[in-house]
Amino acid sequence: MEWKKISEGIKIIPDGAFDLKNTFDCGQCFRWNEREDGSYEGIVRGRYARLYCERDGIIIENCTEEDLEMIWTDYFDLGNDYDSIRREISSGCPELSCAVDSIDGIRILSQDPWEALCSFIISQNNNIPRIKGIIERLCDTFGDDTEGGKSFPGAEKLASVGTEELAPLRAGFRARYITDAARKVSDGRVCLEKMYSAPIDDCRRELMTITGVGQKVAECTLLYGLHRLEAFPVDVWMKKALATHFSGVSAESIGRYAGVAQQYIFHYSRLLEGAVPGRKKDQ
DNA sequence: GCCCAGGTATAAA
DNA sequence: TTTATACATGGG
Repeated sequence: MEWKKISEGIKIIPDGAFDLKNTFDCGQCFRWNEREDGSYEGIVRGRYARLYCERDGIIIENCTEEDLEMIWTDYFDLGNDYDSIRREISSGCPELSCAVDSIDGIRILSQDPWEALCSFIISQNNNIPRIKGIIERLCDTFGDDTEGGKSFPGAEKLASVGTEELAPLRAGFRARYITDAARKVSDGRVCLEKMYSAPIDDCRRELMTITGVGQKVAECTLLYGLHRLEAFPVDVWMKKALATHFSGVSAESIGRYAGVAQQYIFHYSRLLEGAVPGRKKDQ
């Protein structure tokens, strides 16, 4: 990965494609918003950020060399070459080539574990626009003020608030799940920090002790919040319709990048359903 | 109005 | 053990 300091901030030129829109709008995160000028704004680690695309790279505004090292290298997984990961998935599992080729420049973000857990609890039986709305109200109501908006409220904060007080979020039946997660994470019954490296099956079990966290939310937390790219075994992300479409896909064939493969499948299925703009596959 | 959404808890078979 | 249903809410 190359980068250079410019007057606006820092310009990064990653190894392999990096498309901001595809990365932020593929359903892995809920707090990045596109502005009219095509730039994206969001809040990461309690700090406002704005970025935009240029021909050969991506500009991170007001970014210092230290920010790049301490935040963005991890957050955007800049040490990984996602073109190479794509090739590995496609060659290990040719059945997935159509899905892998259906979108370009997605990177798996390394989000805050608690934010990912909480966000994907909210995501269950819900649609993306409404998920974003609930999360926005959650931050507006309980987050701390930052320069460009509100931070994502910590588990401690939400544990100290009752389920009753979550009513303004209009999260429905998920409100008590948020409370249970907040309590277990803040008092240590669930330790997210150790899940960066603990055996992944132990992590799964521990996450699923939270009410409202099943297989799917656990895998999403591990993939997006703890950057466990090997998360998401096939049987979790394959819906019935997809299972017939990708009948040749097995857990072994996608191996250590199952989570990344899943992201391509998710996009591909939305493409077939017309939920995202793009070329629809010919019959 | 109707269907459904990046699921899960709970009850019933 | 597997299968059915309720769940809160609102986007399309």
